[in-house]
Amino acid sequence: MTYNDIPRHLAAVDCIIFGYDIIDKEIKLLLVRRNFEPAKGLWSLAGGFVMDDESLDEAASRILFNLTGLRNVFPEQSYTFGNRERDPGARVISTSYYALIKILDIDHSIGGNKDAEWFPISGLPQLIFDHDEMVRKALACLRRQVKINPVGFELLPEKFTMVQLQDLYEAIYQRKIDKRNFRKKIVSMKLLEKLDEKEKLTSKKGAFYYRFIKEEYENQKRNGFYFNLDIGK
Amino acid sequence: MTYNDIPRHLAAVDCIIFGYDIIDKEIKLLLVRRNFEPAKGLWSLAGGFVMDDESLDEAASRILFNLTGLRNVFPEQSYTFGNRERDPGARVISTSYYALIKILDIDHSIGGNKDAEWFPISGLPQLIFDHDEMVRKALACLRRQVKINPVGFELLPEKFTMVQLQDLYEAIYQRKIDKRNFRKKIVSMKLLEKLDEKEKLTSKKGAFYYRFIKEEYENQKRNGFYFNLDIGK
DNA sequence: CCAAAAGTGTTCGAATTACACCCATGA
DNA sequence: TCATGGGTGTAATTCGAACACTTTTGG
Repeated sequence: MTYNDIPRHLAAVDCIIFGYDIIDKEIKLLLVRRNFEPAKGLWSLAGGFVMDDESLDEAASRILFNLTGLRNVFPEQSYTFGNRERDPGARVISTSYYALIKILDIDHSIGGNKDAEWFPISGLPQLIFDHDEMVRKALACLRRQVKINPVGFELLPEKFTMVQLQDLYEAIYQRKIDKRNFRKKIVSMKLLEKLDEKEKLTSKKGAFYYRFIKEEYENQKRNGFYFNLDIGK
Repeated sequence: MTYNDIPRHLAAVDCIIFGYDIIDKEIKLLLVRRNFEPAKGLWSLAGGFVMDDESLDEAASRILFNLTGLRNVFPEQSYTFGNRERDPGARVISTSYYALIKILDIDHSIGGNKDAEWFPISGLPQLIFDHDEMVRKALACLRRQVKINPVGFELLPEKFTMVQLQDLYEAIYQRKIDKRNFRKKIVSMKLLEKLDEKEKLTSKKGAFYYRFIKEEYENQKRNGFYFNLDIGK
């Protein structure tokens, strides 16, 4: 047996790019209009093929960077889709990655780009191939992750209010959460620093800003404390 | 842009085959001795390349069947490994799958096979390439799954005792569990049927056999009850 | 002064944990 | 009869869930 007789396949990476719209209080996906056949003109995830000189992870980072200009976001692998007929143009084995980004970090850079657009997950357009299943699986990953890792903060600005944080979790879980219980739990983690500054756009009283203390999280992790934000019903 | 200029890659599947040794009370892996270069002669996961006429899932099932003769076990995808240099022989993108099987279902068929052998996860031989990382990731998947799905029963014979079930969970979690609390929780799920028969090999008194009632599990799932066997410390 | 959003504690029930002795039987 | 492993219940605690009013301030 040698490696020569073995069939080779196109390997692709598709990125589910999650953002959180702090105004609409909705999780959104950054989609692109596909500019080549098959399915040209339809909306799709940001994707591309894996080249010879890059790993899967590197391909995912490249695709993310090309669309968003962000370099310090590291996509997480979700699942690999390998049905024979999933892409009618050719057999393509595609690995999906998801990334969490702050919408404000990039909305200027894609502002003029008519081929990229944010869509709320509850109102996605029709997607090509099996991209809708990729989205479903990535959402499941996100919901699982968000319970055991402080990834929610990657979707929010540096400074955020408790109300915004809770709105985010409600958007992810698709469920109303009790305000007092939520704040109690968050505060008990001691991972947030309350700033002196207030956000005063959405109320007259104003809401204090908080900041996620990443160093404290790393510290707790080293000491064997695990993040847990399971808001079970 | 056309699909013609794009580099194509070898796509492989590697299977982490979990078994549970009811005597040693250990989770084991079925490994094979690799019979081609590179790394010929070393132990490795059961693997193979993805052919043109099969999906990734089908490739995993085929590889599992070729080694074990089992048809009604469906491997679950774990993770895809795509570093450029992971296989020194050629660039191979490999998706790992894990499967849970009953050791007794197959130990006769691999009994004479000197190129396949069960190893306890705590005493694995050196594995080729990044197969040790595949094992780590699959174990993490298994530990996560076992909390929310009744997959443990796939590792046990049809009839098993409470002690055996508890030993299994202790082997998976690598932690001692309180006997009374464990049984209380198991019984409260109402997913087990107590049989009249006793296992009398390991004690004079004998231990009652139980059977997992799959239909009842399906029934509960339909009614919105979720399996949960989280033995948090 | 009032509308609108932020912020704050307590109580109750359920679930989890810790813990120690009796039972059945083959050798 | 005794050594061995199987089987059982209760009390203490913790954790999650439910729930309503006060505060601030810009208009």
